Amino acid sequence: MSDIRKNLPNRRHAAVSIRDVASRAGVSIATVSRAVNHIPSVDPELAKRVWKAIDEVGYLPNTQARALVSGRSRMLGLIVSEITNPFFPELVQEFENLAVEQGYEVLIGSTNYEPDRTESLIRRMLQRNVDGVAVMTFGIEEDLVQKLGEREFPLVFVDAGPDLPNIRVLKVDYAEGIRQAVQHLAALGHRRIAFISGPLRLRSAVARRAAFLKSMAELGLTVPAEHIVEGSHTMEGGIVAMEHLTALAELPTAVMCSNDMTAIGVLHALYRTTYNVPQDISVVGFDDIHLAQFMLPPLTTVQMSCKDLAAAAVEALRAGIELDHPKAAKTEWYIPTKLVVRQSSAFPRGTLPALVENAAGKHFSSSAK
Amino acid sequence: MSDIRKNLPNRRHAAVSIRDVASRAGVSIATVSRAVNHIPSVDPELAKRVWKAIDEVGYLPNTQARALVSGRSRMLGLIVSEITNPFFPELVQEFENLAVEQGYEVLIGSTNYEPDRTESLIRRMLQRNVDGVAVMTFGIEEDLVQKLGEREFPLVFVDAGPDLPNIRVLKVDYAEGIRQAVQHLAALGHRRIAFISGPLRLRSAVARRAAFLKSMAELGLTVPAEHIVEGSHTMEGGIVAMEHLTALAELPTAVMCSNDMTAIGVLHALYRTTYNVPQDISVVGFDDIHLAQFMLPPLTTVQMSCKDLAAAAVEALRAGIELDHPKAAKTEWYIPTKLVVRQSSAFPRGTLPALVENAAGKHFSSSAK
DNA sequence: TACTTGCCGGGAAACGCTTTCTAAAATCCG
DNA sequence: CGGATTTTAGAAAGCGTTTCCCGGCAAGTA
Repeated sequence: MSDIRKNLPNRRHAAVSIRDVASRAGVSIATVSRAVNHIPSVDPELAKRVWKAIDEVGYLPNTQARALVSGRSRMLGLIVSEITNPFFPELVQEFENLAVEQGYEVLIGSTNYEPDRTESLIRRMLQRNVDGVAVMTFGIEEDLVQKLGEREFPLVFVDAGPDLPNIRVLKVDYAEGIRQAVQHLAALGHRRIAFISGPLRLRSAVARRAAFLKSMAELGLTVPAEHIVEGSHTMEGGIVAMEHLTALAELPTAVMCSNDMTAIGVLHALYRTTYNVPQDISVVGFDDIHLAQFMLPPLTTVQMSCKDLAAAAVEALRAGIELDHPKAAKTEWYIPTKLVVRQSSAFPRGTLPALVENAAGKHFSSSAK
Repeated sequence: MSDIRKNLPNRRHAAVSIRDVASRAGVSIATVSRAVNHIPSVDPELAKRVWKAIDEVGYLPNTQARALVSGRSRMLGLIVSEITNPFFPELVQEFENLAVEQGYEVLIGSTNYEPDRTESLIRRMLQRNVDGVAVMTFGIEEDLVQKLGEREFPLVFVDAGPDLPNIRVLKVDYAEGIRQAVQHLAALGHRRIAFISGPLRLRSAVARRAAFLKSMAELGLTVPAEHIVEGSHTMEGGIVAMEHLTALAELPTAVMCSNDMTAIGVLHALYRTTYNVPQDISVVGFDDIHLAQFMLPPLTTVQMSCKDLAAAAVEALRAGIELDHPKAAKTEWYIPTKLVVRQSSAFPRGTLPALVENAAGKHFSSSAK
C-alpha cells in the first residue's frame, strides 16, 4: 500500500474521452457508450455517425473506467513458479493466446518458489481486480491455498485445492506417462532405474515420485533408497543429483527425472564423466519442453502438454467467472500424459550384441570418427 | 472494442471499499485516503485508528479507481518477440523484479514477430493505460515505430527509435563482444569462420552481422558469401543453416551464431553428422542465456546481460514517466557485451600437436572410453 | 479578551465510463 | 385522427478513489 503519488507530478494531458466523441458526433455520451458496446437499441444511422467520430478523434475506451463501473477488469492472473524454466514460457504463451482470444488480458507473476512472493503476488492481483487467478505452480503451501480459497473469487489450481465452490482443479495424470516410461525402460532390459525427484515440498514432485515407485513395484522391481535422489527441478539440481548417483557403488543403468531441466542437468553431469548416454546410462525426462528434442542426444521424456494445460486453465477460469458458462458446474479437469521416445534411452550395455546395440540409439561418440 | 458485458451477468459482490474503513474508524473517506497514502498532515493517532480499521475489515485499495483519478496506472508494458526463446524469460524476470520494487506491475506481451500482433498488443496496453511500454523485440517495423512514437507517451526501444522527446533507446554495443569473439577464434587459428545471422528484417540481426563482417575485415580475413547464412534466431533455423554449411565444398572451421538458440540448433545439426564440436568445428553463440553453460559442450558465447538490459529499460521508462526523475533528460542507455569462453571453441584440427589439442577443450567423445 | 494565523479533517467534485430512469418521438391500431 | 404502445436518446446516478476547498478549532499575538 505504497504512496501512489510518489514522484508523480500532476496528471498527463488527458487522453481523448467518450465526451470528445459525443460532441464530435453530436450525440450524448450514453449513445456513444451504447454504440461502442453494440447495444441494438441504437439507430444504425446514428451508430455509424458515432463510429466515424470515434475513428476521427482516435478514441480508445478507458479500460480502468470500464472496469470500475462494470466490476470486472477482464484480466486474468497467471502465477507460475519460475518463468525461467522453459516449461512455463510455453505455458504462458498458450495461456495468453487463449485469453486474448476471449478478450482477456493476462497479468503474469513468477513466485520463484517463495511463499512470501506468492502471497504478495496474489494480493497485488486482487488489487488489480483480476477476474480470476490460475496458480500453476505445481505445488503451493497448504495454508496459503486455504487462505486464498476463502476470498470468494475464481481460482484454478493444479493437482489439488480446497474443496470450495469458487475453486477448480486441473488434475494431471502423472501416473500414466510415468508408467509408460518405466515399462519402456524395463522392456529395454533396465532393472536398476534411479529417480531424481523435484523438491519434495511440491505436491507434484511427490506425486511424480509416487507414480514412479508404484510403476516399479508393479513390475516387481525394487528401488534401493540411494537410487531416489531429491533434485530441485533445475539443471543445477540435476547435476548435483547425478553426481550423487555416479558416486554409488552400484550404478543405475537408467535415470528418470522429475522434469526436463533436471534431465538436461543429468546429461551435462554425465558429459563430464566417462559415461555415455544412452549406451552406459539411459536418461528420461518429464514435461517434453520444446528444447528436449534438441538435446544431445534428443531426450526421451514424458509429455505433459502445456497446450492442454493452458486450455483447461482458461476454460476453468471462465467457468468460474462467467456465471452462465456452459461448464460452470465442472470442478475438475483431467490432463493426460504420455511417453515420447527419443534417443536418450536404449538397451543397457552388454545386454545385446553390438549390432543391435548400435541400432538402438545413435551413439554420442562413435569410434568411426 | 468488443462488448465488455458479453456473458457477464451482474456484478460480483462488492469488495470492501474505502467507505467501510471510514465508517469503521469513524472518519471521513478523505482521511482514510490520506492515511493510506501517508500524507503527513493527518494526525498520527487518527492514522493509527484508520490502519487498525483497514486491518479489521481487510481493505485493499482498488487500483482501478486510483488509476482513474490519478491518471496513472502504475503498470508498465513489456513487449518481447518470443516468450519461448529462453533469453526473454530471463529478461522478463529481471524486469519484473525491478518494476515491482518500484511499485509497478508488468503487462507482458509476445509478438511472435507478427507486426499485427505487435500493434494490437500496444493498442491493448494503451487501453489499459499503462504508464509506458518497453519494446524489447530487437527489431520492429519502422513505420510501426513511427506510428507509436507519435502517441505521446513514454516508450523504450532497443537499438534505434525515432528521435522524439518521449522515446528512449537502449543501444547495445554488439560490436565489442563480436569483435572479441572473432579475435578469439582467429587467435586459435581459425581463418574460415562462417556466420549464421538472425532474420534480416530485424535491425539487431543486421547489426550483429555487420559487426561480424567488420571484425573479420579488421583482421584481413575474407568471408565468402556462402559462409553467411540467414537463420531465424531459433533452434530450427540453426539446424537448417548448419545443414547448408556442411553441404559446402569448403567447410568453415568455426561458426558464429546471431544468438544462442541458433547455436544450440547448430550443435544439434552437427550431432547428426560425423563432425565433432569443438575438434572439427567451433561454435560461438550470442546472448549467453543460462542454458548456454549446460550445453554439450558448454557454449562459448557473447554475453549480453539481460540484467543490464532490464535495469536500463526500467530506468529509462521511469525517466519518461516521472517528470522529476533525475535522469529525465537522458535519452540513450548503453549496454555492453563481452565474450565468455567455454568449451565449444578450440584450435582447428591439425593446427597443433595432439597433446595441446586435447588440452584446448574437452573433447566430446574420447577414445579412452 | 479579541483578532489573526496555521493546521487538520470533512464535504464534495472529479476521473471516464455504464446503466437505469425518464421523456420525447415514432409507430400502431381501432 | 387520437390514444396506447413501442422505440430511441438524453439526463443523471453511480463505481472507488484523490484532491481541492473551506470551516472549525487551537495556538499565538497584541
